[in-house]
Amino acid sequence: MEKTPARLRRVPSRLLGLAAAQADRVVNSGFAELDARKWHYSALVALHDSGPASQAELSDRTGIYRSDLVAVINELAERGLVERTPDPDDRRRNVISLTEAGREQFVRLEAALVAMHEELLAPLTEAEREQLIDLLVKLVFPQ
Amino acid sequence: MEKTPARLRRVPSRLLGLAAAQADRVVNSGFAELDARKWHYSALVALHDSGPASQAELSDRTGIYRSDLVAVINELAERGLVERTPDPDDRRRNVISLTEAGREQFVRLEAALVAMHEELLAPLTEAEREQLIDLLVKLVFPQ
DNA sequence: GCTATTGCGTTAGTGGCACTAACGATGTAA
DNA sequence: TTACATCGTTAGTGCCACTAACGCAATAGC
Repeated sequence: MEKTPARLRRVPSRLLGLAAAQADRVVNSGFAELDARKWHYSALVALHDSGPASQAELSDRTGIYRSDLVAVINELAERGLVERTPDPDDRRRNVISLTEAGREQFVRLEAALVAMHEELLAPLTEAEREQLIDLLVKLVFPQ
Repeated sequence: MEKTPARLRRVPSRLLGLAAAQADRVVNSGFAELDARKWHYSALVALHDSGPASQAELSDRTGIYRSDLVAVINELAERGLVERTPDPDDRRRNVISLTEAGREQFVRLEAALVAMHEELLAPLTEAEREQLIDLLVKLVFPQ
């Protein structure tokens, strides 16, 4: 990409794709060291900050599709980080709740993520990082 | 994603992923109407702005992997937008060059892309768009 | 001139992510 | 009770970034 035409270098959609790929590389490899991936983190955050939930509600909280969430919960349950128990009040539902191990893993992932962002955002100053986040929030969650 | 925990909403790597997905949706569907996809655009820009090139050099200019470029050139050639001719000076190489139809398609894609970005970046002011682009450039092409 | 290395285009395949379709089972409303 | 909606689940699609390995052609070192 050395000789990339100048025109191409400032195409916003392309920049977003490249930046996201870069972020994915950092985050995937960082989480992999902790036997996790980013969806695990999303689910653990949602459970930690808003308490136990059905899979449907967890999907709503995290933006992970119901269909993909099945595998995520499977993986988290295998590792003993969450528990999947049938909801007695509604037999269609599972209640997903954090275990103690899950809470510990959450703390580890949170710390790892801070380090990863330090690496990812290294070219930006603190003020620029805030700016970028604000702009992205505006873009992704408009209004 | 209504009840997404506040903590999750400002994770930079996540925001970049969401923004890129949003951009991909807009750009894929927009280019699809012109029987193209974003890689076609990248290749056409590179050929238009820097002239004919081998596939290897085109890969370098666009950031598209050599292996993926094969299909892109196939698709462009099928549509009569580029020509793939053996390089007489180096029989390992193909020289890829724009056809007249390719130049016309490039103009169409360029115009379509402007409209797509208008849609994608609608929540941002002109100044904010410039800011975002500058920050992403800094992030993606540091130094 | 021969050989080893490097570069070329190509094929095949991987894994993550976003997303759709359809299913059986269970709940809720008309 | 019949119709409809929701739940978790399975399967599958398409794009993207990336890797591995191939045969062939060119080049560099001896």
